[in-house]
Amino acid sequence: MTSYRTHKCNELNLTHKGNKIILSGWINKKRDHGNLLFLDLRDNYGLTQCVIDKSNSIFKEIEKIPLETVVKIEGKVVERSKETINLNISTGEIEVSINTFEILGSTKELPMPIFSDQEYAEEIRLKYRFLDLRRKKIHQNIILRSKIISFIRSEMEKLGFLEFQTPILTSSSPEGARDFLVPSRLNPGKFYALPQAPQQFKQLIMVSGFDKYFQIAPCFRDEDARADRSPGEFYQLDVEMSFVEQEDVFDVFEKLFLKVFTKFSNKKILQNKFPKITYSDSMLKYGTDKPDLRNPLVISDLTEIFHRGDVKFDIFKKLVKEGSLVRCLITKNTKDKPRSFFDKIDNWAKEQGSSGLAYFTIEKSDKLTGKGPVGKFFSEDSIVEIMKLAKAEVGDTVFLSCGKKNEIQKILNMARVKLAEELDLIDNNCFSFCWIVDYPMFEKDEETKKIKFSHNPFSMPQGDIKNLDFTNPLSMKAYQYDIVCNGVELSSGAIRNHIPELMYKLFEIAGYSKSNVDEKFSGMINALSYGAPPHGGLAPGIDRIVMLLANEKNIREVTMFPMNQNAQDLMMNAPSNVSEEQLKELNLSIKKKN
RNA sequence: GGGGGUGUAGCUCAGUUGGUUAGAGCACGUGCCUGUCACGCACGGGGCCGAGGGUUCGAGUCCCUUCACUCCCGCCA
Repeated sequence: MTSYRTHKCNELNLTHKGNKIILSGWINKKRDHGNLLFLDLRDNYGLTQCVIDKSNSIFKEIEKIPLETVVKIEGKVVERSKETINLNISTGEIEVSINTFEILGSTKELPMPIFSDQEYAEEIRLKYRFLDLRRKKIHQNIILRSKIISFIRSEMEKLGFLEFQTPILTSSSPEGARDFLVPSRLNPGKFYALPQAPQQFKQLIMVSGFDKYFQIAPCFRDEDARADRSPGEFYQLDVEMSFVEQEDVFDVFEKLFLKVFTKFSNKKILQNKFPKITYSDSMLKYGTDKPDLRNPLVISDLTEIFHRGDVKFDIFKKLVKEGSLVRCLITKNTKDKPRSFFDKIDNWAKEQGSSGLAYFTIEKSDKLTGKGPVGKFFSEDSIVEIMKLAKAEVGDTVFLSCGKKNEIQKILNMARVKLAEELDLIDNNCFSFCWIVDYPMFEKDEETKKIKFSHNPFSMPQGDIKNLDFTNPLSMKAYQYDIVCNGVELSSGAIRNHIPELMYKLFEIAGYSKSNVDEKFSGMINALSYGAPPHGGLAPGIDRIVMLLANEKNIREVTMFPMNQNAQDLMMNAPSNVSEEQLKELNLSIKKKN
């Protein structure tokens, strides 16, 4: 109890009948009957209906107060008559008969209504975020976020993990995303970088002997935004453990995710033990390394079919001869779909920048035939073979894409999602997790043709560490893994390479000399030379976990003060110009742009 | 860096093949109304039709340029 309130706006019920009380909050809604006024008062906790009529001398005055004004109300708790009970709110059995009121905070005309479920332009929402956050749905999302983080923190502590903070001003590293740089005043011409993740620090914590670490860690990456990716900054549940193998890490996180997702959602979790899919399988079957396993559609490779003499699909055959692949998606029992359905998919594929999707439906009268624009190119024998390879049946439709591996993976990944949406195949009432494992250690940069780390340079390669074969680096796999839920990449992680000689060797393959490594990763490489334990970890994105649990499609809906797509904070006006003095102090000058 | 969508009253939106004075709901203002909970009724104020240029007798509508917001590709070890 304070001088502002004796109760909160969700608290009053019949047990308070007759009590004199004080409430403070925002005027959510008024219903003015002329001689009788209902006023819904709102605070963080709930709503209370207050009522006043013309017999009170302040009636005319209170009638005029605009919505969203902050007021203090003194009055008496009154039982509502049976017909006027409102079961939608916790205080619906009573109302407060207003005695006096005081305006605590007045309001200008609102740029956006608070009491409404309408959607609003992003620009207004972000500029007036403090108003947007008063709205019920997003207010609840932010509270949910707080509860989830708090729950995770206590679960991690129960599991014996210690929470540590790591530096925000650190050094730029050559791998990974674009860094945010911070000029150093005391070291003119030099820059700090904001951490893309506390990757090196958490490994150093392991070398320091702390055994189990976690942190709700801010991460900064200067890359372009997406619906599920905030520009600039986001939070990870950063975790690292000593003396563990991949399965030990999986064990901890499967338990944690099951607990978190059961506690904060009613949706069904499809697997208690998350399936493991190798990276190469995932790229073949789903065209992506973050497959949505709620989607039953699977990609199959049909390239071999186009070497057959009894297949007359000459355009594809020519491309296959030149090294292209053909892969397909099968939709079950779509023989009766109208022509417009198939045209729509084909047009959509063309809009995505592909050459479209060829398709035919498998039919059977006295023999098997392909119905549709390209059906006539396939003999009965070849259709039998396709049915075998793609697990297709009579009545199913085969959608074909031909091209370079990267291209068809991309388009079939998108087509898989598009077809599932069109056919309504995805059950939105469940969560489907999986691990993606066995990432390649290296990959070839298509532009520079050079070999680079495909994921994380600190990952441990698979195989007999003492006798690793470095002659074919592109075939090396790493103990590197991702966890995916409903097609959202929640995190990546790895068992780390804690052996300095091996680290130098791997960096050499990626084009870094020993002295280069010593300079760029000095903290890490030096530490590994003084008795480093085997260790590994994971770092799930907090924002994305909350997004899934709040059933939101955009990360701004679970972020309190997000930036817009151009990485601007419209409310605080960031980024902004700075004074000449500030620049001078930092030894910086701004190049004029013409 | 590239592609798509959107931009009309404070907010959400409608606005026909180019044709009089650009509309509705909510919000705001005035009046009526004592049981509403999306209260109701009547009246009213409020518009550089994102900005600039062009075509035309005439542009919210057609063309060009540009800006803002957003979604996607690239990028994100």
